[in-house]
Amino acid sequence: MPVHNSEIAETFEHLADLLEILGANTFRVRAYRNAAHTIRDLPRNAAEMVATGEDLSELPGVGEDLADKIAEIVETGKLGLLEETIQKVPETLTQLTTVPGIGPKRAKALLEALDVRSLDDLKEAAEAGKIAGVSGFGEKSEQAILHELAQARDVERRFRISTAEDFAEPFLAYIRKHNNVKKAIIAGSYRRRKETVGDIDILVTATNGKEVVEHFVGYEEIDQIISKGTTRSTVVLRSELQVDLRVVPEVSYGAALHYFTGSKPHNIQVRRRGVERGLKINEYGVFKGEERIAGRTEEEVYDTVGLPYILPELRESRGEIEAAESGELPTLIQLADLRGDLHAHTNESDGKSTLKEMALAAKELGHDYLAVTDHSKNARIAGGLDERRLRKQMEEIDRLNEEVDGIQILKASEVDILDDGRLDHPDEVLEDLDLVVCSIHSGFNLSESKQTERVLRAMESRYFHILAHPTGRLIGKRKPYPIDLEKILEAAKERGCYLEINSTPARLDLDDVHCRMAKDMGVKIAISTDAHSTSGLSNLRYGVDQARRGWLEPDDVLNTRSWSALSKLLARS
DNA sequence: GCCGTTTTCGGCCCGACTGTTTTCAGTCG
Repeated sequence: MPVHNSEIAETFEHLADLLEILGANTFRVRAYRNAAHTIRDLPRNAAEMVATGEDLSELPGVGEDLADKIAEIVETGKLGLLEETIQKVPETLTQLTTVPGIGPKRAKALLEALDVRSLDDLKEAAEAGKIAGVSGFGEKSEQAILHELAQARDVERRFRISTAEDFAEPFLAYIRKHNNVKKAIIAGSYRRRKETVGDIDILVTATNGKEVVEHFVGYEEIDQIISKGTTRSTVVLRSELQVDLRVVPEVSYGAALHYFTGSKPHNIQVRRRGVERGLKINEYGVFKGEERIAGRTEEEVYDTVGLPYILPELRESRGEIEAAESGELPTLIQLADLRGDLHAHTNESDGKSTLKEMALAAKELGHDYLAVTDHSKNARIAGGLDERRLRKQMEEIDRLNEEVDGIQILKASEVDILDDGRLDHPDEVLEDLDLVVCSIHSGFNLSESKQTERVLRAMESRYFHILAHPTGRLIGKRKPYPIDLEKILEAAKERGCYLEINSTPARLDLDDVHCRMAKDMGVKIAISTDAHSTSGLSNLRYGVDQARRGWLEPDDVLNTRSWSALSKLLARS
């Protein structure tokens, strides 16, 4: 059973959590977390690197010791040090640190004073009134713990970016109404356009922080006020979305925006460059001794550490600092670069809108072309089209293209990849289509090797153009099915096939890391909506966000091209 | 445990808020 990067990362994270509780050197703990971050985002399979004898200590944050530990995990499926550590501290003790207000120190204190080993133990102790007696805790702490436990709030809950937008944008508009507020912007992972966000970070510039905080906590959607000071505050909305506010003076805007946008590892890298140059960088500015030398804009902050401006989507500590230093930052794709949409449904299968409605809506968005890709017959629940109905739709598209100017409708299909890797339409139909989008809608529980083989076989068809939603995941609902994307990408490169970023906010499939992998391997990507109604066509921006996080440039994306240029690229021998 | 144009030891990003404390540790972002 091959070990995945995420498993190695989780092993290190788990060990870091336990070591932290044991009071280990914080820098040692951080080293495990840094390595976990590196491995998690690695655009290669660490297990394969071990197998081929590559030197993992070349990786950032991975030295001799951790390289050996990675090899141990890959070869044995476990880590001896983690097993030993679990002997010293209950494995479930880390559950306690998921309760807001309880960190590693207090978790350990509770273990030692009351033998609290799990969330259940914690609840019992709190209800029995034993917590308040523990040194460092008091009446308020006990009440706070009881309150948190009663909330049963899923602390790990993350919101899809589109959902977060629905709650965050009205709140931001409310904040802007206060006449003391000059600038107000949402920073954090939201600004980095991450596919999910854990909370919302709002940055405000104002002369009187206290007034702004008062206004902030007066928002009608607030369920709970966690903290409230003169420059910062944290609340939880009724939607369970946590929102942090930070108020800084105007001269600190750039430094605060940089600090508050993150990511944390990116910030640490930037600050370290500051330290190397004798500078201190915090949310108020860049300081040389007592003197503020920069901080009004983010550009200024980067400039003081010898870097050009780095776009928020790139700030994940995935090599962007090094790329910036050597002048090799990508020119990221923008929504306006896209000239059409290559995946959309009509009411002929499971869409809501008619062919003509979809065509007119795409034209309205400024598209030059729209591929109509209704399902094939295997997708019965989705009302998939058999050959006869598809032929009929193709004729309708011909008629529509005569009738409507300013948009070209492409004859296409989203063809099921059957369990054995065959495509769900005969070649005689496929050869008459402008575009063939292929995807998996059944048999999610095949083994990784079988699933991979299935797609590789499908790609042998000369009519196979684009692999849609390549991992089948639904964010927060369904994990990706096991599939070896590195092999798929190799085959795609070899055979002239392409992969999709599905822009549906619940999918965003490929994800950012695999987009980057595709780019590095020279496989171009289609950014498509998979719209099932006219309104779904405007989801393209979420796909663009994901593409930008994957470092994609206009040339890396299929549908930045005119249809005549794109059709040449699609022609296979 | 990592790392190096202040290198093989001695550093390692930085500050606000809370609660339990009498000056600060713990937590969080």
